[in-house]
Amino acid sequence: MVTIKQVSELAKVSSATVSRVINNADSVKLETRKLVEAAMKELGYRPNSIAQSLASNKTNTVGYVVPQLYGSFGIMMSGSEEVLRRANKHMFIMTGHSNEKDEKSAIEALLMRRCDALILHLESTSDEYLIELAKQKVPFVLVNRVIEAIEDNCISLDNHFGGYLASKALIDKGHRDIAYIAGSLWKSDAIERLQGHKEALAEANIAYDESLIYEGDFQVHSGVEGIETLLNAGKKFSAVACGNDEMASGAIGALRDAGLKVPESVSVVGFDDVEFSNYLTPRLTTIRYPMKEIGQMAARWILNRAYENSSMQLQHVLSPHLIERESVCDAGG
Amino acid sequence: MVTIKQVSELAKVSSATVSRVINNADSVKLETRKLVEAAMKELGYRPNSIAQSLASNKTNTVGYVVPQLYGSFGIMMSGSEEVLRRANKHMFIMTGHSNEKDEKSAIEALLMRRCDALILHLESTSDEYLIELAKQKVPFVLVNRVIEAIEDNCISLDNHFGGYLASKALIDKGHRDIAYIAGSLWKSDAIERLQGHKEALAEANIAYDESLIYEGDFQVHSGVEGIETLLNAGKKFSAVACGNDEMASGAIGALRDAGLKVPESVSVVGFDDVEFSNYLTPRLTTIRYPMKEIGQMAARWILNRAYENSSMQLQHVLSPHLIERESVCDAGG
DNA sequence: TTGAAAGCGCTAACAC
DNA sequence: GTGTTAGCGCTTTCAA
Repeated sequence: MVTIKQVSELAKVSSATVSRVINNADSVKLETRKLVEAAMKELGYRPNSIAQSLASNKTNTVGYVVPQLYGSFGIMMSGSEEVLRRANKHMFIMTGHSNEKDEKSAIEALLMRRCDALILHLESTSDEYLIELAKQKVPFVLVNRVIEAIEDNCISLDNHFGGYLASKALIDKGHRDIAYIAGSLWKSDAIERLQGHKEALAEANIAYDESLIYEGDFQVHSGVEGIETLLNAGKKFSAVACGNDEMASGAIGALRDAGLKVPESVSVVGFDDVEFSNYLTPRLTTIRYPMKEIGQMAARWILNRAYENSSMQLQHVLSPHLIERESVCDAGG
Repeated sequence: MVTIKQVSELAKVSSATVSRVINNADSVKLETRKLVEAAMKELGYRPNSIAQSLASNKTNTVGYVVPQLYGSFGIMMSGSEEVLRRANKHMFIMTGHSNEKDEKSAIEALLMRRCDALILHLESTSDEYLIELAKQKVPFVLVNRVIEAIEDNCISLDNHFGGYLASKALIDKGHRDIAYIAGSLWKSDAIERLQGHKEALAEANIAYDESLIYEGDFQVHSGVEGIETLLNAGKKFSAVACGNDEMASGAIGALRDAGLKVPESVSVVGFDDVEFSNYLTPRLTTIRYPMKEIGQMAARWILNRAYENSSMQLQHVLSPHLIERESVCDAGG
């Protein structure tokens, strides 16, 4: 590997000057700069960013912990990547595998690499740990989660509003007997979405009927179980709102198996708008989770806090919105 | 940030000794080690891996260029990540956005960071550039692509065999009038898959009928166009093989719109086995692209070539296999 | 506008 | 087993 020293010798200048042209310092005479650039080109010089980082004490990279490298969170990462790239920052991505040990070791590794800042998409790390982390000097933003003590570090979705929107879409079509298949109710997003549902009912003066609620676990299978349970219990409903698209997909299948047409007999709304929701039959009406926007917002936060780019407009809670497709129709067919 | 020096002072040893315990050198007396570890803990010491890399001339990280951070390639990355992580290596992921400029600048950035090796999933970079790159000292493996001149660096899928398997699955069910919706035929994988199709026909003594072939572009819409075109031309066929799942999904929709039942009237096979193929109605029978395995293999290659771990079994061309679901049935219903 | 030189935090001989 | 010391390739004062 050719070094700055070799370049400086070829160009007959000091290595400090070479460094200056590398970093586009203004104070280099055009003539000198040309000389140096020629030398760099001739030698095929490539600055060693490891050495740059060590000397300058900044890496120009932000660490990103994601639960998995596949799945819909990729969109969020790409949102971040897009805005960081525009600012000439790079992302060092590590996976947390939804378990505390890996999440912590990922954070640890990123700190060792002296990332300038972190974007954390965690699922198992405790609030305490993060509150502690916030006391250290490395800025980080928490994505998809809110911890009140460090609220400013959090970027999240308004799940309550999303739940409200989903049920309201049904109500607006005249539905009044609405079943609800919830996600795991020990998870805050599942709870909030359900509360949104209740709010929509209340607003429309529809009595809340607990027996129309089924607690699933966000997996496809619990969607089918939900429908089967409700049907076996003899419940009447013309629509079902689901805590996410996976369960909605299960619900649609179960409804079809039970001889009920979607949406003519029963309307179905999902939540998240993951890729396959557009491939279901019927194409799923759902609530769009603004993945990309959240990723972008996280990156903006970083640019703002860690790289003092104050031109960034920040927003901590993002709103979902309704995507109307084919799985909902007027009550009564 | 606390440094090795501070630790060494607290522990009353030299920084060399601290370095030895960090790196688990055997030659440290247990007693000394304890002392050092206590000091590290007390100070909350975290080794600076930037400095480690500079001094040792290795980063323990492999650069990974992926077309996008979302979509099915995530599975491939996670395959690589899994095996690298087990070897205590990290991945620095960058995106190429399927265009030459970004791909090259991603590679460049990874080289500047002195990655020990690279895994390249490229879509636009020329063979020449890569052949040139191979002459430099940084080992890299090309994923999903084969360049004869540097064949050893390539890990790819046997697309021909996949195409063969897909059509054979149809033939085995008694189909003889088989339409084919191909991907963009300037892409090698599309060509190879089509050739596999032809081979299956030949093997079964079915005359190849060019008019049963439609050239799509790997997008959903070209699947529907393919079916419409074939139907409008009055073609008869009891089955359709598609160059990928997206087109298969389009085809199924178009068939349904035309009043044809899948699979009773027309069977459909896809290719890739992407996530949504399992959510289609009917669930798609398809050829499984071994994403994860390819990613794992790439990582093994790296471990073998860049980190001299010779225990790795290498394989350059991986085989797809048939996933039987619900979109194919016997000819004649 | 440029050069000299002191680090950045660590590793790796080499010596003891 | 442990310490000394010279770098690793760059940035960044400080002078000139």
